[in-house]
Amino acid sequence: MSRPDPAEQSRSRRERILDAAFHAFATRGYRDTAVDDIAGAAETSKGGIYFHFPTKEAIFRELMETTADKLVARVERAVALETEPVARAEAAIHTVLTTFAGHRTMARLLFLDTVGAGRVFQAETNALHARFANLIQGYLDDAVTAGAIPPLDTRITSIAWFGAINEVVARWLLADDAARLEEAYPALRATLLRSAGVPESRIGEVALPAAGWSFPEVATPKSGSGR
Amino acid sequence: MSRPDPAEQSRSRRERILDAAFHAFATRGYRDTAVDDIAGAAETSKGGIYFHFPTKEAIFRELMETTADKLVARVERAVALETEPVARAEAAIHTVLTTFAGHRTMARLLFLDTVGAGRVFQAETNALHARFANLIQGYLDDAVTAGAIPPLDTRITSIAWFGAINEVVARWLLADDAARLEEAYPALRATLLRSAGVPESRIGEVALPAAGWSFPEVATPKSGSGR
Amino acid sequence: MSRPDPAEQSRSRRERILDAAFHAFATRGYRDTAVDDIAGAAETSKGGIYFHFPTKEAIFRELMETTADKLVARVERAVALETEPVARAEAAIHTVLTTFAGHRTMARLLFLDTVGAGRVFQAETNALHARFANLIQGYLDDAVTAGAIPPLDTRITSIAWFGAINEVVARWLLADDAARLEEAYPALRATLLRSAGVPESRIGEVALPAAGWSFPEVATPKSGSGR
Amino acid sequence: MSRPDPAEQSRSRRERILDAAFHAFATRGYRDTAVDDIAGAAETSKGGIYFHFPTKEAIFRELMETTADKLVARVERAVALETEPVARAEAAIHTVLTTFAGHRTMARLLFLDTVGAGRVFQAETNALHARFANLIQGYLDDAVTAGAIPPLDTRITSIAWFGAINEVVARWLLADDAARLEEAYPALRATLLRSAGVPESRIGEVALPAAGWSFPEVATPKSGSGR
DNA sequence: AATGAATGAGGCTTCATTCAT
DNA sequence: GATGAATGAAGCCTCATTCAT
Repeated sequence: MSRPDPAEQSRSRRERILDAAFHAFATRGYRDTAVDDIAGAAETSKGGIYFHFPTKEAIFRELMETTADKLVARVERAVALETEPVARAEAAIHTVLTTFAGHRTMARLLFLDTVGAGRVFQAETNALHARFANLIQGYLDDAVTAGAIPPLDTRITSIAWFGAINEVVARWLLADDAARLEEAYPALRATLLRSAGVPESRIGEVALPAAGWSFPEVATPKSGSGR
Repeated sequence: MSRPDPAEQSRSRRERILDAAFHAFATRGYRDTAVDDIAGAAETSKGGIYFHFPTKEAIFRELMETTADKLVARVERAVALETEPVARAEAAIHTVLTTFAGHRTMARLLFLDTVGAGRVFQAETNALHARFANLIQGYLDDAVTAGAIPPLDTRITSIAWFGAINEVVARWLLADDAARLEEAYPALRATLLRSAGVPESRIGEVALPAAGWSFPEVATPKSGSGR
Repeated sequence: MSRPDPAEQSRSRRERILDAAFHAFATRGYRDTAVDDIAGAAETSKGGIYFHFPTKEAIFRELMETTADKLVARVERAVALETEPVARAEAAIHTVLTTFAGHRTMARLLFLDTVGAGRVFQAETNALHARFANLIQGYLDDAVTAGAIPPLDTRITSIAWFGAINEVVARWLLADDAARLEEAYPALRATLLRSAGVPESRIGEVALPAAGWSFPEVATPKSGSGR
Repeated sequence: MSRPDPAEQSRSRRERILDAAFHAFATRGYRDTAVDDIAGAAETSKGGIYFHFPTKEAIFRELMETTADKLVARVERAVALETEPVARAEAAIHTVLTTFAGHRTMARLLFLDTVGAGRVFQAETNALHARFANLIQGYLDDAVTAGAIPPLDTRITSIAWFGAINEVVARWLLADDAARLEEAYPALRATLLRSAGVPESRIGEVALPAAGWSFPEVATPKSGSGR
């Protein structure tokens, strides 16, 4: 701990709190995480937390938002690299799975605890899920327009996709043996593409994204670094 | 204070408590439901509850089990009426959706609050989801064996199915406008069947189950049995 | 502690809490009294208190009201024994002073801490003072009507009376030597009567209330008894 | 961030803090005023305050003293302009009322919150009230000596006077309609003079102080001086 | 069987004060 | 002189659980 940069110092404490909260929420859930737990994990005091955040709820909310932002941005970036509709859909699925594969806690926070947090966050949760479903629906609509898949109820289909991905991730999260999540990718991809009417011939192709796709570090709230 | 309603009287206190707890948990979530709330709704006292149940947790656990039992039984009954593999799968999907459509609270308890209850129930939740996924996987395996669908990773597919159904139900639960859940059935059915490789020709058929399928009353937690 | 009467038992706990709170508030003030203090003094637990009262504030409010009620009732009873206007006024003054003389804490609660409780109670405090001032004003108005005193601004005069009595009591409360409060009676009586224009001849009379006036026990919230 | 307003700059930080604290205490009361509130209003930081004052309590104490000093000085100045005993008493009453009429906050601080501050300040409060009562008692003693009023218990009478004035001011403070406080002067004056035995003939005279009496600006806590 | 009063651990938040920079 | 981040002791309140009656 050499002379710490003052600017870095103040930013880092806030991040450290977010980090600790993120981990705690993802591990124990919102209600079962005491502010004291967060303080302890962040090596601060309770008061220290309340200097940076007005409320326990505010921490959770911020975490939900930034985490979702990150995932959405990542998906959109990956999708933008593809032009063909089905390939774009594949990119989306792959990105989500790969991202979560590297960040169990991120996944857990986003997809397991949102409901568990209680009705306080029901609106937020709802919005979050809707956001992802809409993202998917957009891709499906594009694919329909492009004639890559037959016309179908893209709303229900997108909800089903989200649910399917969500559940695969959730079961991976809850299974302690936890085979690599990526191993589920080919089957999940095939299932989803088929469900949208993608012709079997197209599904048969080797589907892993072209090399060069890398998902190095996810840099969740400051995780990458210390701790 | 003479003998109250004999009908009420006859349903044992224990069931009244389960009833009240069921409704409360499904409405407010596990953590946000106080034992006092349950006592009030069951027209008992806190002490009365603790005479019948050792713990708040025990109530929730029993509720989860019997509720799941009911749904599984119902699905199995409906499936048994069909012989053709794809029709059996359809029956399963339809039963779940129809059952939930008539019982928002049941759905909510099973699919929204299990996680919300916190890590205490993580094992139960896991088991519950696994149970349903296995049910589905069985049908899919049968269908593969029968040659009705091509060979595929039935494990992942069944998880995906469960997730898809779950999410459709969840979003219906959280939406207050709540179009009739059954309206989602045709699109969800098509999505799922397609995802399992059911030929488009088969999907196109009018798919609603034959008349006679009725799910009159679900008679919420009618425990009485166990323990 | 022989077998305690169950009915008495339940009532007594509530009273014991009120008692303890009364004493604590009067001694340390509202803000400086912790609920734990009250619990300790009442030989209960914090939870026990919250079973009987929804809030710390509610305890204070109830105390203020019943205490004021008691004093007002006592004054009215004493006044009713007299018919002549000036004698009625004297009775009022005498009653207040005598009552407080026997119950420092009662006085302190009513007249010292009401403001101290903070703005939460400003309305209550205001109402309390107004209530007493109105009581006095009524007697003064009667006296004017009866021709016992000249016409005067009874509103300001009644406020002044209340303030004067209040201050005399307060200074007695705060003085640790605390000569007997009753000793201040003759001078205060003369001051107040004069201020209302009562003829000097009338004031000169021996002013102590007729024998028979007794203020045995004030039975503040259950004080008289134990503790 | 160049040199801010030079005028503001010149009033030392210390005074700005006292100013802000004065206003805050008078508005919200001692306990409900956070040091942060003061810092914010004084455009300083919490640390800045603790450079100038050792304690929140110290700020309040200093404020009480200087405020009282000002009022006493003002009264003494006004009284010195009169020679006739009763006129001096009138001057005192009038000064207090006029001063407060122009400075609700000053009044509130001195007369409403002192007790509210809790037992910490009980001694200070006591001393403050005693100081004013003694001031009054001095004038009354003079009047007795001069034969302007009959011999009487000047101690009790002075306490009563202070209480009466205090209450009139307090009720004016708490009433939001707040008729001009000065309107209460004639009635209060008559009440108090009568209470001291001033002959009715003297009271009847037009009593408003001669022109020239002006109390322009009270220039709230202009400490600067001691510490 | 049932009641309801009591318990006490624990939760979230506030805030006067300290201190490194 | 000043800043603002950090501390930690309280404070109020909730609630699952126990227990005498």
